[in-house]
Amino acid sequence: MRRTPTTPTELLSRARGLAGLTLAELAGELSVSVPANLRRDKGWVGRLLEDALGADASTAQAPDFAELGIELKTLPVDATGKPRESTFVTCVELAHPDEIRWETSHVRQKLARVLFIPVLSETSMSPGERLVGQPLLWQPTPAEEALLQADWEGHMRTIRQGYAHAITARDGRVLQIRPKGARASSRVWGLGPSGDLELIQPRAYYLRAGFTAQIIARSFALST
DNA sequence: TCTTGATCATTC
DNA sequence: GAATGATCAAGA
Repeated sequence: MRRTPTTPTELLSRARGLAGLTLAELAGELSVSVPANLRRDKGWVGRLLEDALGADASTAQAPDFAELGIELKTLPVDATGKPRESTFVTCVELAHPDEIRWETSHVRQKLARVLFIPVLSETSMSPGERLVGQPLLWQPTPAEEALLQADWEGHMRTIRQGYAHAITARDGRVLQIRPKGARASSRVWGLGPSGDLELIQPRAYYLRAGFTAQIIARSFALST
């Protein structure tokens, strides 16, 4: 673990210094072994970059860089720079939806400031061959936040009515909700239609790949 | 080909 | 069990 950056500028500067490295090179510097594939190490890339940048020890309900209020997200992209996957945001709080407002929601907090690090990750590339890209320190524009809030409010409306189990990944223009658990049979307490708590499948918020693609594209437009 | 729903490892 | 980090893999 490297020393934690004390300013956003230092963090960004350090992240820029990693651009162009292969993950194998980065892992070598950190004395971390490289898995042959990510099937059993799905969080390996994210943890590697956290380690390289000196993210705080994983503490619940706090950004990766707690003092800076910055969340770190790696973003697998193809050769054209488009995200290959959606981006995990946070778990959905299903039990007491009436007590949650957008202004203080976990989603808004998590996405307040995000350091996106694209990683060139064609499926044909082994984990070690993948390349760290130029980082992007993002804060939602008013328009982006409006999109996020609108989706979030829609999801919350459904959840408050006790129909969280009926939400599918097709709901939400930029912010979707998908199952998230150890297995499909995982269950957590959530509000049911009767107003009582019942056991339902745990879920999480994800940013659609199209949304993160726009974020990347906008930063590219600004930097050229 | 793209997305959705499912799954994996680790920590506390 | 819940939250962290995500990608896999089957079906549309």
